[in-house]
Amino acid sequence: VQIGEVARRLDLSINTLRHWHEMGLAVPSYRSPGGFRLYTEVDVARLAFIKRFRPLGFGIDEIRDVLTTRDALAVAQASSSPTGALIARLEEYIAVATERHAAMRADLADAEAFIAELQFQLEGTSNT
Amino acid sequence: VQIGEVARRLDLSINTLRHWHEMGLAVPSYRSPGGFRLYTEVDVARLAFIKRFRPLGFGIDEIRDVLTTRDALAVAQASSSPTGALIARLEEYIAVATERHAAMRADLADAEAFIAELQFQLEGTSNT
DNA sequence: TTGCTCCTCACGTCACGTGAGGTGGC
DNA sequence: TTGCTCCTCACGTCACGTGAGGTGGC
Repeated sequence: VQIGEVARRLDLSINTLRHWHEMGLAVPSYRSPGGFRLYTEVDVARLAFIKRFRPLGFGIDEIRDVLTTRDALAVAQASSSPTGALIARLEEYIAVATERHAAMRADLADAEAFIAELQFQLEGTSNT
Repeated sequence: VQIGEVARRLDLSINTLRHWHEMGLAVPSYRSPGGFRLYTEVDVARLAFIKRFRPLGFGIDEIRDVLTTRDALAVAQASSSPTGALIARLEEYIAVATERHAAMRADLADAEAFIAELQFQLEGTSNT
């Protein structure tokens, strides 16, 4: 599927998808003979994953590392290789993500209070 | 009060305060003879206001406009000038802020689901 | 005099956005 | 052939961050 449709489905800009490609964060599996980026459904799932990770304030390099770690873990499990280090790393990311999540909740509450405050100021207002 | 203490109290970086000054978003009321920025408590209150507005995704120019509008409204009320246009403008901002707030809630929920998912993947894991 | 705080350039960074000029593919 | 989609540079932008080199003020 072409970049435009992916962008529409995931509500991301085409430029964002191209940027993620350049950064090696989400590389489309194929190219058409004419050079068009072609994404598989697996690629799209990866993009959806990234899209949900983003609001937590992670940088592109970090997200790529999370995905790489997760994939390496799957491979290690399949080949019965040691997974301890990989798991520890993912747990680290989960801990950080949980922290950021808490910070987001705080910001959200602040914003809510803020909006209420602004509205209150308006209500105490007499029009001319 | 000096920039460093303000930064500590509001948990903002000194660079951020300087940047907001340069952009005309939050100008300290005084300078020491030596050129140090000196903020009054009113200045600090303004900064706190801005800090809460930020997470809603407003740009510096927009925030400045909100503050300018709010101040103009106060002046207009004091002098019994027409306030209709100013109120409409603030209501516009409140509406946008409410939208962004809803978007934040959605992102937060997504992030929450995302963390749970990652954790679930880890639990289904056997160590070596 | 020491030490900590603050100052102003000036350039860097991160995640894209925005044309410019050109081609793919039904 | 028309039209819509996509391509690659290359430069712009937004909100700061990061030194470099120097001074304020108790």
